[in-house]
Amino acid sequence: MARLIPINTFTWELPQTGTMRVPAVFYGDKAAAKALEADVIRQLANVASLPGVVGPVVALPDAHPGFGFPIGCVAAFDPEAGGVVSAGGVGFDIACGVRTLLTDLSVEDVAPARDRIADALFARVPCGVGQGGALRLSDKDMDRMLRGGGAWAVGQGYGEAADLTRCEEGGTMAGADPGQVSAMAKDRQRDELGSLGSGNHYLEVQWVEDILDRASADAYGLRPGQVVVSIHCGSRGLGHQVATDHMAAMRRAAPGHGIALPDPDLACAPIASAEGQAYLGAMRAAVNCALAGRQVITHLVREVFGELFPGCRLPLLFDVSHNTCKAERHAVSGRPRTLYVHRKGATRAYGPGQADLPDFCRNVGQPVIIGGSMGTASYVLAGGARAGELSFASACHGAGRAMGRKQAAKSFPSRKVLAELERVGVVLRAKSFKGIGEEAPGAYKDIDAAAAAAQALGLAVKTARLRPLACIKG
DNA sequence: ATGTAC
Repeated sequence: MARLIPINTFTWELPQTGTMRVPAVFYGDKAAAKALEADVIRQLANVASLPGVVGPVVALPDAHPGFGFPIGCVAAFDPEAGGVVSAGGVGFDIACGVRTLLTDLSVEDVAPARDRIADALFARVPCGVGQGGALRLSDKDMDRMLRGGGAWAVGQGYGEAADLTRCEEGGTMAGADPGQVSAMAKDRQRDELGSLGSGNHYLEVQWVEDILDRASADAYGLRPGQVVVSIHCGSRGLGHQVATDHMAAMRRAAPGHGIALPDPDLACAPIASAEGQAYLGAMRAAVNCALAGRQVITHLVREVFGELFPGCRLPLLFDVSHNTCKAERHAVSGRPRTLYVHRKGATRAYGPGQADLPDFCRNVGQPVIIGGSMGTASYVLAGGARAGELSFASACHGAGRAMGRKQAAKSFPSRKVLAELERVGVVLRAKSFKGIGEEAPGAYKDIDAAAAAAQALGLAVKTARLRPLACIKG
């Protein structure tokens, strides 16, 4: 088994050996490096062996084993060097992500009402496995939604035009091809749009416990004691089915492309190939599905807050996706190139001065939202000055699981987790009782350490630390 | 993550 070599306090290299075409790197503190699962190291070596990979393959502080690729992984491929796109490199929950809404309410106003708020949100926002969503789409509307994403949702009356400037891609991922999304994928989504889902997805009412960087906090409109609302969800059944369908197609086509897969879960296809283009068109449609879904939920949250706090406005701070593949310009050996950057459990973290950022954050870097587990802290950070050179402009996305769901359910009985949340003053409403144990804070790695490592490396600057008041889960 | 399982 290959081993990590310490480079500096927060950088660990997996040197290029065997079939690896490039080295891999892990960014994190010593405790995280020691705790890094052998499976992650094996998966990094596999990813670094794929055709057209541009080094290094990056594992972020919250990395843990995933399907083929680790979660918390960034891998870039050069289409002009035989580079590939991999469905496993994006993951099953395509464009799973987080958006944070601001309020003009303070924690003192909201804390006493948190039970009422939690009940109202739980009643209004559909969540849970297989739960129907807020609307049902015809075939025509389905294709329009898959092409238009957040912009489509705003056009349907869910949210406001200003929301779109606060989303990556302006709320619409270009290049979506609904024709590459199977009938089964569309069927699974038919009445699921605007639902939260289950697992680690949540809707959380939070407050700003601490401002850690004045410049970015001012640019983002964050202040101490302020109440915010974060929505964490993805592309539901549609994204899952897109991943399933195209993984199978890529696996079948791999031998024809002369690709020997180190692991069948790494199924991939050359970017220019029919299978590669088909997946990219379908994946982009799934990104739009996730953006539309978060936009619909945003509208529902605003309705609830408008009823409980008349006159209250909830402008969108920003929306980030954690599971994507995007064509971006990056310097390779000093030369700008277009690379297909896979981020799986990783957030884009464009730093200060990046030309394609919206006005409000161009000077300080884009908001990087790191979602915690229920009952623990979350962070807003700003894209860092060194992210471009170190991590293809990426930062970590959360705490990262420390153990699988089965082990978590065994280690943390739901009853005890509920009691502990009550003790720290967090109201929880969950569809699945069993899920509470699986999602116990103890099943996750240390989010403070992940944020600190990201800051120490210059991947991102900590803007604000958030604490939960109420959490809605599937 | 997921109509929790080819």
